[in-house]
Amino acid sequence: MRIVFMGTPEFAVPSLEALLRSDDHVVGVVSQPDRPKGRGQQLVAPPVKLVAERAGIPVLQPLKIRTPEFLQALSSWQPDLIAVAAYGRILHTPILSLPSKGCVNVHGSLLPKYRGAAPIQWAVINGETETGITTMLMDEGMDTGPMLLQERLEIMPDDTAGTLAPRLAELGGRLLVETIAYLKAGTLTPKRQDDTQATLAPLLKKEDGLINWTMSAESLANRVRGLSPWPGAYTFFGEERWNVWRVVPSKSAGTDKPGTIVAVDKQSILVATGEGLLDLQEIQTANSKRMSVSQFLTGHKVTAGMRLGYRDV
RNA sequence: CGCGGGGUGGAGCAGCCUGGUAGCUCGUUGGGCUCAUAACCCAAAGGUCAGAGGUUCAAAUCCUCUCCCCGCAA
Repeated sequence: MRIVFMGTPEFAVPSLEALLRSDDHVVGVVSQPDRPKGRGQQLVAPPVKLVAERAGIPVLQPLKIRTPEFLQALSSWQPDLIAVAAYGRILHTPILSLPSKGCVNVHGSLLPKYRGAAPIQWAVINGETETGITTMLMDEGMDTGPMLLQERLEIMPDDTAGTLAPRLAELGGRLLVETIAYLKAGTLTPKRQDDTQATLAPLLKKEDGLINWTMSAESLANRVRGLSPWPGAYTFFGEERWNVWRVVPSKSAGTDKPGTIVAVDKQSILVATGEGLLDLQEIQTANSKRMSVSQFLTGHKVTAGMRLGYRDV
């Protein structure tokens, strides 16, 4: 079968690689354009593009996909099926209807839960203990199409979005190949999503990382995990910004105002939240690397009573 | 040339503006105290101040260039 693969970030790479190992023929890859990234604002190619080029597969990186030119290019590859994993754009009908076997999407959640751009992060943020991969036939909605295969994956207590994503990505690759095999065999019955059970996992923004200390310690801990490594949870210590990478919630009740540092010892900084205390374990200040709080404290003065979360203390 | 910060014994930092004896909190090692200790007390080791060039009687400190790291922004 002739397959066109559409995907962009690291998450999509195992899917493409799984297809490359399969019996089917990946005839072309579509990825987002190279974007300026990093400090020097250098153009950086998306991971999927790099893998495709190494495999000697033609790559398209259209700025806009709703153009006759792109549709023309796509149809010239004569795909029987388009496989999509975290491409980053919504596909419209002219594309969706192009391949005879349709467009199959690999989504990082147990649909209909967590439809949208950041399913992995939101599952962790909400403290889920399991998530998974769903393959589906795409329609014009945001992850609303009929489901094909689904497999569950446990979220470990110390998982972050960053540690969970590679496992899901691998599972996604495996499930994609299985899905295509079943589709070819014609033994798969697409299953409608129960829209009443649907939840959304919208794209995260940098501002979503700002810690709201009035939340419970438990919720904040999940948030820190879900936002790691991007966009990262952060707060303010006076004018100084702290990225917060690892925390441990404790149930101890406190009467201090949320954001107040209630205790500092050699290895930890205990902060009052809306409910319970949060023990900061790994932080990062501007200009320096992540470090354990014990390391941080050897060179910085932090004492109980100081406040976090406000620029003007 | 997107903006900005940084590189100082093993770790984290101060000192730099206003050149002139290498400092702080830890760690390490040895000793002491203690029923005991990750606690406390005493002592010691450990640094060509990222690298190169320049200014100067004198450079961690001022100037130029190079390398590496980080935050913002994307």
